[in-house]
Amino acid sequence: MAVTMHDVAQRAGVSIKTVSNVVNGYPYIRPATRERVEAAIAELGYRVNVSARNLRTRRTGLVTLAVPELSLPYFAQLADAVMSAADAAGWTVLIEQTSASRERETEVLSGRRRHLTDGLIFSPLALGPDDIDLFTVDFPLVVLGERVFGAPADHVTMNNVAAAKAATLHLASLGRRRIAVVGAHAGQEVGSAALRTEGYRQGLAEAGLPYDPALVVEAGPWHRSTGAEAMARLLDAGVEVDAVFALNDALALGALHALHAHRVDVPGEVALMGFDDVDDARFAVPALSSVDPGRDQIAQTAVDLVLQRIGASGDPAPFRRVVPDSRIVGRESTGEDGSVVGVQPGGTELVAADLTVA
Amino acid sequence: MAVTMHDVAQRAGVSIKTVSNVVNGYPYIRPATRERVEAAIAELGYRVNVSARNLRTRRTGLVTLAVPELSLPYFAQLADAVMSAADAAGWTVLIEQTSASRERETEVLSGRRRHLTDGLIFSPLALGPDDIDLFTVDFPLVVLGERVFGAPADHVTMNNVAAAKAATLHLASLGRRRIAVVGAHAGQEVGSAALRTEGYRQGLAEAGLPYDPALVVEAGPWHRSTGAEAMARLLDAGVEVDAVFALNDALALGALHALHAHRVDVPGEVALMGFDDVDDARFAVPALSSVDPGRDQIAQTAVDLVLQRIGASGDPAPFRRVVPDSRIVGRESTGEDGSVVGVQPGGTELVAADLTVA
DNA sequence: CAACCGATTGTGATCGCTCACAAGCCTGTT
DNA sequence: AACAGGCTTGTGAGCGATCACAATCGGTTG
Repeated sequence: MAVTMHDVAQRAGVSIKTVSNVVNGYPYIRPATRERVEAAIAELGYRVNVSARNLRTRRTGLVTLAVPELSLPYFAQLADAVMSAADAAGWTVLIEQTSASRERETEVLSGRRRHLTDGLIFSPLALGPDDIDLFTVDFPLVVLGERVFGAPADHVTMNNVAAAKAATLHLASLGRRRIAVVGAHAGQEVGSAALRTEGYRQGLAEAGLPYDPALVVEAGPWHRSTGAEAMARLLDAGVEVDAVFALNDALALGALHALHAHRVDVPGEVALMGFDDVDDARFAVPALSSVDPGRDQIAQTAVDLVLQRIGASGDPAPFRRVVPDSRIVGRESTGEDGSVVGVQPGGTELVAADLTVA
Repeated sequence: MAVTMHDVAQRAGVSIKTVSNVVNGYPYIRPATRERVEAAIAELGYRVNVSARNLRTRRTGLVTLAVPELSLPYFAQLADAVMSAADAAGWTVLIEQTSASRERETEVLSGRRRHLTDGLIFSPLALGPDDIDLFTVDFPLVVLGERVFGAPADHVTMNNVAAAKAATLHLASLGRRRIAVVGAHAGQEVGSAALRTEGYRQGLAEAGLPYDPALVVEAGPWHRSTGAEAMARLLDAGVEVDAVFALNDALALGALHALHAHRVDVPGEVALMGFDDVDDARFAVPALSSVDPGRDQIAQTAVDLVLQRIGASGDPAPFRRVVPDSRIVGRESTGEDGSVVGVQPGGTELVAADLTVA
């Protein structure tokens, strides 16, 4: 049987409560007593029983991070950043993969594992605005991404439109005139695809370039394979192109693959820009220019927000919507040297909390 | 206050124990009773309190997976595979990142989070054979990788020597005569680097090629950046080379970057082969040939082993050492088309369990 | 016909910890 | 000298579930 507080207390000649006080860093303990208890703990190799503590305190010390897939570099890196931020605050992260399926995403909000943790940082990909009712929950929730706006929860999102616009303008400023976009989702009005495509249109407009539907290429799921296919389609169609804005880096890397297969020189013939600035971008061949959406800041903010909610009592604080700064990083694929060539500022806004009232 | 079993019992007009029986699938319950209880559960929205159950049963239903970094694609994909396997068995995975630091890796074996879960699947990168005492633990442990052999624990490892030898022979079979290896760790006798380098030497020998130290390039941590640097060093030194065997895919992708920067054609002038077969390999430019070490099988086996240990009682079972089959996948970077060009069989062996006796 | 057996349900203790509360102790103040 | 008030430690009651054990209910069995 494992060592308990009772054993430690006995050995140190104090009450169980004093051991608890020592373990939990209660300040009013005579130094001599504390030392005696600590010695007993060390001698017996005592470790607090987390289950018992959780039962009593109604806290688990865990926060769930739900993402589509860890094998997508963006989410792997986001998970890394979230874990680091939580760690620094003494919390532990439980990662859930949803495979971007409606069923799994719904389960994350109400399934059997929901009660394993004290809060949820959730990046939905399958659920959308029609499912907003599912987001009315009675636990601390922070929503990430651009699928669901207006949910009664804190929300950390990207500067999508402004960043995409800036990226497009940047390509134009390099003298490109036929700028294609890869990864559009026709007919959709929400989500990253819609927002970034909108930014692209705004960018074209501001640069005084015409909007040509032939330059807008669909790509359903944003994977390398779909990026490669989309790019190949564009090239095979014989459309004139001198730049490509891929709506994320996976698409961009796939597109790069297809450009290479078609013997198209990057950036000589076609300049290429991605979005997300995953680590891979820096080491692609050629190194990929991209939009850094402020991933670390997103992670840190999400952790801060969820921990604040968990720690909060009394009146519900207003829901916050936070947008980190984003940056454009120009690398070889646009004929640049890896420096930041533009910053789009983010910001924070508050939304009344009483949306939660049923 | 949350709904408890007591509330459900009252509502259904049964004892608390009967509710427990229903929740846990105990078979001897009259169907009518079961229905009444289930109805009460549904009406009240009851959910079992995991903390209370954990306290009583001394089980958490969680297993830790400790890896160096999720942002390394190999480990992200391993984590994905482990979570899927655990999920299928009704278990939940808690991921820990060690950053490959000795301190964090030691913590994984004995730190504050150890007691959060029922078992550990651990892929050490900083700890080595000298630390084997740390692996004598009193909880279910499965070791992954090639840093620590002979620990009193189950062990899933790769077919390193055989696979590296086969990869080298494969390059030779394509007519390459000056095969460099990137990622060696001089002086080390354990770990992936040593084993794969040994396989490389065996491959050279069997192909009848001379071993030339000038073709063995060091690269400390196996990242893209170090791979790129190592490759650049080799090229700048003017050593004659017509093939490169990078000891993992990250190194290979970095090397590819450097080859591109030096305007060396792949596979025309230099053929390139990696190790790990991460998703990135397939979409690199050109697509990267690699050794698939059987990642999914590793994950599934690790989960099976740790769950067996957790479920086991009584006599300790002998420790098992499992090696999945590995495969060589030839893609563009060796002038091939993406098919499997070789299989190296693995196997299982048993080690007496009484090594644990103190 | 009484003992007996398996199916079904209930009882009471307990897992290890923290919480609210209380009590003792010491200091300085009036 | 009495007392307020802050430090320091202890007491007893649960948190919500499961476990070992026991009790009940029918129907069998010898």
